[in-house]
Amino acid sequence: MLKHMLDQSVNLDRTFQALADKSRRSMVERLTVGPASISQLAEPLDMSLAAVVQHVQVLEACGLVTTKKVGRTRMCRIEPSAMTAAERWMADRRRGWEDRLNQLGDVLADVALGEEAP
Amino acid sequence: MLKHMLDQSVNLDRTFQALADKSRRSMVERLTVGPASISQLAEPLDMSLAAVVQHVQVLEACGLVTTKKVGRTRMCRIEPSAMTAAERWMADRRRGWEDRLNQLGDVLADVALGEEAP
DNA sequence: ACGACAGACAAGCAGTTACTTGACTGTTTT
DNA sequence: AAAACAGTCAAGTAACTGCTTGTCTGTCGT
Repeated sequence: MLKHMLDQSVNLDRTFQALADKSRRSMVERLTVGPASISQLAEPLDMSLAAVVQHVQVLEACGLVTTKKVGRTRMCRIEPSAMTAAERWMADRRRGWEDRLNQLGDVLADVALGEEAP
Repeated sequence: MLKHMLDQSVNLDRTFQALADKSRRSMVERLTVGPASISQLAEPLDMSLAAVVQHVQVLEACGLVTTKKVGRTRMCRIEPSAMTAAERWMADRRRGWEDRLNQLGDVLADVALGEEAP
């Protein structure tokens, strides 16, 4: 249950990292429409097939995409659930400040440190 | 309005990249409670002050954090609005498949490709 | 069976990231 | 004024990224 939190953190690392790339995001967008092969993903992307495969591997490593070989093509599809951890982390932070004493905390800190004025 | 979309993309890159690091995420979590100085951020983190400064710079570059020097200390606080772009991107993708023809699309693709069965 | 296709695998490479240390600059404290 | 404090800046480094090319393995159409 402690290990769980570490794994969780590692997975957030991987998910955010995966999404921190325009090409990878565009693949996810493409897959939102429906499953696609590696070469279909590659088509609009101006890079080698091998590069696309590597990107897909990154997306697989964080669980955002699952693949399955069918004949000589590899079909890829998104795994919606893989994004919830990242979404939740963001939502939690947002609640953390929007709800709570953030305005209050800021004001107090500003006063205490003499915000803008001598 | 075309350039806008590119900037947007670059900013998503930076935001996701910023969040793809446990130390940086923990700083954001800490700042959710309220503003903090560099050394306060550094305290639980087992790395040099200089390293923490560099992390803060990354968070500043994507707008997630703003800082202001007060005397010899630099106070940091979160900028809630900076996360909305990333949140929206995820929410949009989620809608993209959950709502729409995803189940349908998957089923059709499976049938067309002979899912699991010869 | 043959060549073309879709991808797999490995090595290599330029650029970036996440640190470090050490010397330096302002700011408080005493 | 001197010492301690909170950062700052510049190099340097080891590991990681995002590609490439070339070779090799299966699969499909003919």
